[in-house]
Amino acid sequence: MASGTDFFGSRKDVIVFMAGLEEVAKLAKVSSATASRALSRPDKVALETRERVMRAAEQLGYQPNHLASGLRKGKSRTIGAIISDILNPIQALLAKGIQDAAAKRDYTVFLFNSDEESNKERSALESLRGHMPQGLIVVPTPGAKTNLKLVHNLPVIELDRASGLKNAHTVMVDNIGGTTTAINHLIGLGHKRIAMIVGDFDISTAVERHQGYREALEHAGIPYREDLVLAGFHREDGGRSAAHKLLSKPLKQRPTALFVGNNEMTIGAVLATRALGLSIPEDISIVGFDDSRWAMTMHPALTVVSQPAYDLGYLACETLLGLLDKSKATHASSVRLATTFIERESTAPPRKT
Amino acid sequence: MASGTDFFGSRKDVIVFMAGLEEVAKLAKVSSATASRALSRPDKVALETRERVMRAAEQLGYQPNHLASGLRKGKSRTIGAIISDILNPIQALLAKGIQDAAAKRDYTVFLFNSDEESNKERSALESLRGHMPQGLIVVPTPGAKTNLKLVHNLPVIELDRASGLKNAHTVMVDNIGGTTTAINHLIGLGHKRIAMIVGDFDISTAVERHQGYREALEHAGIPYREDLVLAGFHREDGGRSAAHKLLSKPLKQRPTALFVGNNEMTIGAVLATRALGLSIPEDISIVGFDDSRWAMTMHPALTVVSQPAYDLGYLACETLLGLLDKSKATHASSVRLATTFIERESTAPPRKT
DNA sequence: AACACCAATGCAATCGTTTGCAGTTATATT
DNA sequence: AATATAACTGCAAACGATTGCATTGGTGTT
Repeated sequence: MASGTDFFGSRKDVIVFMAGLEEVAKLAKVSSATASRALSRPDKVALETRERVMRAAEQLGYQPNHLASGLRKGKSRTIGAIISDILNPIQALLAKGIQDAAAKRDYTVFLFNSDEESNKERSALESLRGHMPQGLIVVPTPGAKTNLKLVHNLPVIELDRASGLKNAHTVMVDNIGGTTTAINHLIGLGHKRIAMIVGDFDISTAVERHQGYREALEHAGIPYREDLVLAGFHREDGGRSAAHKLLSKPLKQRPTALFVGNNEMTIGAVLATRALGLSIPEDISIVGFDDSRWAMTMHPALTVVSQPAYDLGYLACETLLGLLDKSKATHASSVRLATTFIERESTAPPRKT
Repeated sequence: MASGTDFFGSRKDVIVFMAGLEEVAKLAKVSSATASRALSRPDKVALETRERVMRAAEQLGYQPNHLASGLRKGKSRTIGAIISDILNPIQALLAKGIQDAAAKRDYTVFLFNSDEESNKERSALESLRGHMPQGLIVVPTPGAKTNLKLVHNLPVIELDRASGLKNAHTVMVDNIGGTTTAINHLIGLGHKRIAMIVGDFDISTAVERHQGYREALEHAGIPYREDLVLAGFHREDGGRSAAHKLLSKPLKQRPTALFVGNNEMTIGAVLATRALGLSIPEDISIVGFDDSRWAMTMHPALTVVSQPAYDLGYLACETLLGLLDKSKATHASSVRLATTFIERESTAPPRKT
């Protein structure tokens, strides 16, 4: 503005140059202190000055450096999130919920995958630490109880399952309730031999779902039979071989209904069923835990217990950010969201024999 | 504070306290400068001193503060990644590839979703900027060409598709080759009326796949018919209605084979086919672009053109990090990975009439 | 007119690391 | 033995934004 061909004259330069607060201040003819205040505490600076600064900032395309302000303020405006497997649609939904909630409050999230391995979880935590996140959301692996000591001074929300750490904030679904609804549905159809494929008992969801199964049976006066409960280790293969074993029993002992503890195992179980030439639901009724695109569109469409995964992630993040505001140490909170039972075509009364 | 029963209890303090380099230095009886060198440029410091420092660091659980070192060095050791939709399994694979490659080189990634919306991409870029990422990997939306100006000074890799920006580094698959293989397969089976459901032409993958389709037909001497090419807008619904329209034609004009431009639209197309009571592959052969869990396990299993999505993401990240090392401005590189044609059960010769 | 008060601004220290420079020794060279 | 050379180490200044404190000048009160 002074001369015709001033330093920033050619326009492009203005853009290429990464303007800092100092430059903005110079252009607005104030100190960097005032420039800072003009942008982040408007009430502390005269209206006219503020506008001058804002115009300068705009003009230079100023963007505050979060590293610098984070360092100075001790607040990075980032949080960490460790999910177990981004390839699992449920977990992807969790991640999305987390990110959306964070974005709404202007936080940025560092997302990691643990792949269900404790040591990956550990190294994720190590990477994370240095970036000074203000909080952490984690879908804990079995090793979380020790791993989380690495970040003991950080507010943590446990998502989807509990590590067993006392004093932890948790956001989970009502696994027991969801499961009993499913089992009751099967019982209501007349099933007596209801099998279950469970996950690992070192993951809380598996034990809760198993407990729901057991309770529902007992409540209906149906004896719990160990031979009808097989481990599927959370993965497709496990589900397949467990189902294969279950469905290869002689007809009189073969279960007429099957409840499967998560989505991956359910895929395996369905595939095993098809491979054995059994038809769903005529020969065997199947209910899975977790809904998915696949469950909706497979034939016959699968009856499932559905989790509000997006909401779960969103809520976990909101809870965490809420914690950060009020520095008052809120004591451990534990949120449970309800599941939804979706009846489709994979369940029917048992075949009369 | 004052009283004996201090709030933090006794022992915990040692741990709760976030040790900085200063403390480490003090404990090792050296200056913080030496401590810093001992940890990050071991050759610059005497063996004995170094060990003393490392022991001190270990003992205090020292973790360098990336905000501070990033600020000082001008290198944050982070990169940004914007994918279009984390819920799409292909994109989730991209994300995973990116993260794994980044982790291997000790970079951390800020992951964002654009949901295919240009303005979300824009705000992701705005959030990102302040965190001083050293590079960016982006699955560009149609608005990327302008949005990316926000970060013009940042090395950028365009992944999966090209924004049209010249001088851009791109990592994509051979869409044309993948498509022609698929179409040739159908032609080889004897199909003449081959339809295609395409995406939006403002996304480069859609135009390339369409081009591949067209070229393959021409090469075989089959005339290109506009009425056999419908837009599906990349989503399930679009695929469903396009397929519905195509398959409702009178038998003589109805296509005997259908090529669908991406995974989402393929789901819609298959559902529409089922709804019309047509059977695959007897009434209609279908080939989809993108493999997925769903495509593998649906019945009949879907024949697809499969992309190496994980490798794509991994490679994009390696390329980016490579760029960062050699500050020499490498000129635009363009990598194309091959697709794989997977023949399953959804294609067969056309029905004799 | 004298005083208190408040709004607006700038100065300079600070956050935790890194690094150029200079100072101190010990080792090698002639 | 004198000096060049190298190996360590510490001092202090950065990086960019924020903020306690001091300064200035204006307004209001009595």
